[in-house]
Amino acid sequence: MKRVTVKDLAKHLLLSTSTVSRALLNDKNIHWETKKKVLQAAKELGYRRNSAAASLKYGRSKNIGFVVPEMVTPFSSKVLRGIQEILYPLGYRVIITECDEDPLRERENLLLLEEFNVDGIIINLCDESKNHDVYQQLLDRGIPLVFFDRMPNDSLNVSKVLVDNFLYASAVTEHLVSKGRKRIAHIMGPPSLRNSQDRAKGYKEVMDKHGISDPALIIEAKGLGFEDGKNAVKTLMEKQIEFDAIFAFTDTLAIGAMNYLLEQGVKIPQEVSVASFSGTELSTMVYPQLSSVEPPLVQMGEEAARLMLEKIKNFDVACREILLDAELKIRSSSSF
Amino acid sequence: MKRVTVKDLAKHLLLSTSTVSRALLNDKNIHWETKKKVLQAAKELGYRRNSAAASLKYGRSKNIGFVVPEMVTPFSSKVLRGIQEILYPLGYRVIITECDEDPLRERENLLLLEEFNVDGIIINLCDESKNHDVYQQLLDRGIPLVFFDRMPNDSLNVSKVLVDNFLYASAVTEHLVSKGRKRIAHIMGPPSLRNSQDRAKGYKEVMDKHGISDPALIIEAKGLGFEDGKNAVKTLMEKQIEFDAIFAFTDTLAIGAMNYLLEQGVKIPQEVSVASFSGTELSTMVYPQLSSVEPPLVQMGEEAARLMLEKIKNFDVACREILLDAELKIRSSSSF
DNA sequence: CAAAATTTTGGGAGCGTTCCCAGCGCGATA
DNA sequence: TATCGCGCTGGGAACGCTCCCAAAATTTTG
Repeated sequence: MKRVTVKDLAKHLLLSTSTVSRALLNDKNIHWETKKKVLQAAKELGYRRNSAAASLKYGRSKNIGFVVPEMVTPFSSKVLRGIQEILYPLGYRVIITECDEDPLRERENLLLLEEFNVDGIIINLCDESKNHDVYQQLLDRGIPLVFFDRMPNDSLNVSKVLVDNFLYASAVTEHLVSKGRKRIAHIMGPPSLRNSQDRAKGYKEVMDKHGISDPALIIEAKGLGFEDGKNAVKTLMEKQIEFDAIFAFTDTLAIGAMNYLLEQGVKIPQEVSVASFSGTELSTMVYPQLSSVEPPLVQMGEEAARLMLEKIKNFDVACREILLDAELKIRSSSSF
Repeated sequence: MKRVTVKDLAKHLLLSTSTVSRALLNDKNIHWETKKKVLQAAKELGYRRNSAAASLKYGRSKNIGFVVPEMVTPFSSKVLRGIQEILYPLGYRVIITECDEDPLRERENLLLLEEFNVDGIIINLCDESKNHDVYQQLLDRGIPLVFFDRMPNDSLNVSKVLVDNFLYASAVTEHLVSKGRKRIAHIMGPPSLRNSQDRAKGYKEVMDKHGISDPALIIEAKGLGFEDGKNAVKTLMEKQIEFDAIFAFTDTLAIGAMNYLLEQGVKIPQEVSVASFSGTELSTMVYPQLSSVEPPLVQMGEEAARLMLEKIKNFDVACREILLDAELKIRSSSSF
């Protein structure tokens, strides 16, 4: 019933706790035979280290916090994969918290993670201008932060992993234009995210360049859900704004939009082409498959994890910003 | 830079650590004014409790482990929501681990969680016959387990939350039959899951009842991914097995199947109806929207969390098995 | 006003690890 | 033989917190 402790092992083997501990920690100052015996006994008695005690003593917990807006979409899950890929083998654990796009909840989660003694936090924030005091507080306490995908709006002493939103948004728009589309609507994300603004900027520049801009074509989604995408298109149609293509902030929005269009009997891509940004598996699961800019999510996680390890090793190492290449995947929703 | 501890607070306020601790823990044996002062100072100095130390002393960690095959699909995410809904307000944290449908990884995760001192583990297993020794070991150590959705094949002293697979599988099949379908194919899940078998049984019974059974119509998916669904249908078509409906083990499989059919120019639902089990948001995101048996996932999580709390309070309380009602959502993929 | 009851505070052990410091045995060197 | 170095082991403090026990301060009772 009770947990087996180092002390129990020591008593059982007639050794001191120090020696047992040394064996368990793979210390070199121990006879190989003793070590073998200890490991053997540990296995037999089912010893499991009490990481609370270890982390108390050691000062570090080997826990990394992961703070994301949501885990319902595969986006964060993929990033998490990458993170675990790197951190798992090194004995780190990842504690995941969702904030449901609510800055207040994000705040709570961050504080919880601090209490939890995490060695660092990898975060995709939900509002670029909120919670800066907490970020700073964590940094002041020596807890490194690594941001991915979405960035805080002013300069914090943190490392970052991101893709060039402007660049790829331009590319998507350019692609739609190249297919002969002129009335390209943009379902924009919340303005509290730089990503939204940057993607909108990329879109706008290309539209301007071709002289086909029209403010009426830009519609701001109320949120980031499937329904929000639906509603956005619905609004466009109700306002009788003509369009022959849609570029959506995320694939979830795009898919919502597509769904509404198909319900209305609109043909995709013949009548309306659709494309999005930050595509995930979802893009390939819908029909027609959705064209999208796909950031290398797993790699994003890996890089974030590596940056974190750097920071854990030495908190004062210079911050780095890693810009990843994304891929514009052209699928049936925009090619005909 | 350094963390503020109880001792620091005590020194600062000229009080004893006991008193400070009492204030922080909302103990009744303390003057309200002192308490106020302590809380005030704690806030000012930015005190955060060291949960490692607390859990070491207290013996409990207020951590619950969550072990699932994957988090890429919204299935587990929804359940997690329910769990957090209940546990969050009570000061519990949830540690999430994915095993990627790999029993070995599940094993590692379980052991990791034990080391982590979790007060209990809520689990959706990935192979009903593996890892029983670990389950038992955890139970022996007084760590309660609560299973949801997928169950271990023999009797462990655990609580469970599930839906009636047989019943609802029958219902789906019956629904397809009622639409005049006679060649209903079943994309079955891995036989290492009772769910697969039960759903297949439900399907089979209805098919038998109507005298339209044909073993050729049952195809076992290689895995549980989108591609596996595609491949299953591909195989069926390559084998020239005629079918006018598909009942798939999960929505991911169904969506893969739909995708392949649509690619082949098959009309859904006119030529082939599609329906699935354990549907999530995904079912409504595809076009045509997918008919599916939808278990109340959030509620499933809530019930699991409640069962867990019961067990944490008293490990020896009788185990309970909660059977939830699901809902057969008929959508366009099977109605015309 | 003393004694008892009650409220409020302080001292300090102990949770399970890790790790520094010291000690032991033993062979090599002087 | 005395000294040193080396490999290994044991003792015990410390991490930050909680909680038992006892002491002090305060109020109530006879």
